[in-house]
Amino acid sequence: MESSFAEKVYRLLQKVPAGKLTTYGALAKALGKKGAARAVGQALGKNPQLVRLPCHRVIKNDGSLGGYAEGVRKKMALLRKEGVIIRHGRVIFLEKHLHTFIP
DNA sequence: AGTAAGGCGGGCA
DNA sequence: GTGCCCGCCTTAC
Repeated sequence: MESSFAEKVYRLLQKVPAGKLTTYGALAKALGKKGAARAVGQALGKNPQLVRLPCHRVIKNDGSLGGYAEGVRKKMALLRKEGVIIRHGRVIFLEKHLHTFIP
């Protein structure tokens, strides 16, 4: 496939339903690049189609929200609306919300 | 072709 | 629990 790394990231991201979450590292790992977490963030940072890509469902591996093109504040609000519990800027029960990618 | 920057991750003080 | 450093990957100029 001539699809770039970013392209794959977008596809996986589209596969993540509302209420579910994933981490930069998890996405990278799902693509076969274990330590490409940063590359994933870079891809999402481009944010080609904010509406099509639920980038707000991607957070850090430690539970912090990470970043968001429209502002971390907005990101937190969206996640809360989807049923995600956030305390003090960190997502709790992250494992419960983590989405499993099944090829 | 080389360099720089970026929505991380993990380990250690 | 917080802060700092180093390491890894990709994209753009």
